[in-house]
Amino acid sequence: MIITRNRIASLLRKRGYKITPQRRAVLNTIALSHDHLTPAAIYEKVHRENPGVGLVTVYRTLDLLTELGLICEVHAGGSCRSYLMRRPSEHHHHLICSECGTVADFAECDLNKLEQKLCRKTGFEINGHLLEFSGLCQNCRRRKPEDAT
Amino acid sequence: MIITRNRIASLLRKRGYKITPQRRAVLNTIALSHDHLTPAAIYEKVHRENPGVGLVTVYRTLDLLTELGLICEVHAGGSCRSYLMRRPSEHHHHLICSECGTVADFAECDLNKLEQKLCRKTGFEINGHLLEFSGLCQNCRRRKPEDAT
DNA sequence: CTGACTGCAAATAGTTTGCATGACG
DNA sequence: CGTCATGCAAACTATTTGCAGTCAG
Repeated sequence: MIITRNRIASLLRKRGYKITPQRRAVLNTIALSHDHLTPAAIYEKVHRENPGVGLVTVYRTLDLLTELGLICEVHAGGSCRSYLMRRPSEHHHHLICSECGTVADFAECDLNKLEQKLCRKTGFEINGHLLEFSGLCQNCRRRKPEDAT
Repeated sequence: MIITRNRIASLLRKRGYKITPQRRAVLNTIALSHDHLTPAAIYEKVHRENPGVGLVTVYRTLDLLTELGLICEVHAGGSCRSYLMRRPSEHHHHLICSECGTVADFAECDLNKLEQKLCRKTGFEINGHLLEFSGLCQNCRRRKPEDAT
């Protein structure tokens, strides 16, 4: 866990939010997973260990954590709204098979120059980006060998 | 309209799909808009001119057209599932303000090299990508002048 | 203590499915 | 004509909201 608990705790406190076991649990679950998790998946994991946590709380906590910038929303393939710990050191992106949903990760992305250019051009302050490739994975390519046009 | 109707018609026919006024209408609407449209927006537009078209048909047609590769799904900001005519010549991406939702477009994206590299590495056949930056637009920057950390 | 947080249940929004009718080819 | 497509209504799923009780600070 790269972002320390103390840091998180003080961030919450600073904004007037309380630190509750539920919030800890949600954050912990996301932090321990190196993958995206949908709200439902997070709920399931959290709930398994802390049966007292409801789905609603998961949603609310996700909103909160997103607002604080601790986690970020990811649009993985068909299912929108997955969440991921914000962990710049492990920045990565996805390649998603549109046929079977397989996801491959990759880390390379060289968008800084573009980012800077856009900042200058548009006046936006850019905090993040979402980059996703979609296509067919090896298996599905074989199975679906290019329609003749 | 860059992709000709005839081409589309023959594509549909080739796959055994019928060409119905509803499908024409949906496709037309998307083709004429240079922006993303949510299913609801498409329905609204289509329905205004062709009151005989139901929302369900819009959904079904969107699935069909996506499958045929004529349109593509876009994940714009919070609202998932917007659709866009597939028009490589007008390829563009978005910069979305996380505060107010303002969207700025940009066309620059130099992902071909990365794309090729990933193809080689992963064996995927890449058909498209999604690139989105998020941040604060000028107005919101002014209004929310950087929290002290 | 007090206000913020939680869980439940109900409300809402978005999307899909079943089925009888209608239209393309 | 047969088959696929449509429209309606109902079913589902995902998410949000209202409210009374609970808990962190």
